[in-house]
Amino acid sequence: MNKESLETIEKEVSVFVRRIVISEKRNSRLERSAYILLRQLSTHGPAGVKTLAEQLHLDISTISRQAAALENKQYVDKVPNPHDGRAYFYRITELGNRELYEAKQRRYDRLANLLKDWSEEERESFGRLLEKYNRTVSEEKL
Amino acid sequence: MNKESLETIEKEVSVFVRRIVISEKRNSRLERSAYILLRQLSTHGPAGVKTLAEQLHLDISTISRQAAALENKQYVDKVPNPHDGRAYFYRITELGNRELYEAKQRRYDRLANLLKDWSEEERESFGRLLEKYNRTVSEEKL
DNA sequence: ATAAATGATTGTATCATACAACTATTGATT
DNA sequence: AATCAATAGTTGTATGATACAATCATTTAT
Repeated sequence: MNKESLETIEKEVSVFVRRIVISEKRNSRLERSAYILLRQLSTHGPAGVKTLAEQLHLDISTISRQAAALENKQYVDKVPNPHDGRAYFYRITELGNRELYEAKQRRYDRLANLLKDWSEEERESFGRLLEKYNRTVSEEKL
Repeated sequence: MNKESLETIEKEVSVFVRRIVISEKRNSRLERSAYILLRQLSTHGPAGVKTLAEQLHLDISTISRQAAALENKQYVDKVPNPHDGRAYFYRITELGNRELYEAKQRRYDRLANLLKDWSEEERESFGRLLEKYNRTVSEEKL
């Protein structure tokens, strides 16, 4: 395996992640953690704290707090689980969906602007390779 | 511009960043912020708080604290600026360089493992597209 | 010489996260 | 049915990351 590619990737990934995180912070009304959680609920449907913690590789206390914050903002509803008196599902609300949608649009706009000089082939490759990386990580033992 | 690519990229970037951040947290003896700062000093040479803050798009108080923490660990030296009684340069130490090197190796190893089933072309493409993205962001007004 | 600007540090506050402790409910065992 | 063990979630506590504001000493401008 060509060590040079690895070094390039590592180096560029470091910069890339940094840039994304900074960009999200600056351009979002929705906090990073909120976006991630709302997105998860929107994509995968209602879920409890434990499940969400597993899906997002976070501690349940973290999810509990994040979900409570979102509930306060009425971005999610906390619905009792009819089969288990201890448990709840968090479900994204209409308002939550709206916030998520707007956050996404802002992200698309920014991406569109940044990638406007890329060829369609490059954009597609980028998406595909990112997807491939993410799939690889998903399949590994975390 | 094809909206679908944008959506794919946005989605995959979200997952990607999350995965990288989690992975770094789990596999590093060096904290994320420490790695970034050490890397910057290693690559660009000694610099003061203000310069580092600009380079890393962070507040000077943040850099001041991070640098002080690294100084405590003896990963960096704090050298008075001979031309300005207010200012200092932070310079990476031999120990700092060693820690950075080891952190990098760990990252290379992890990457090598994750990308072992990729073609060399894919790896190269990935690095190139990431680099291209980073360059685009660098050239934009942040 | 005085005032303004600047480099860095520190105070304070917010956000993100994890480990530990606790409570109420459920599941397993007797 | 009763008791014990496991579990879902919340809360306490602590650490790390970050930014805005305040402060101090030094440099620069007037």
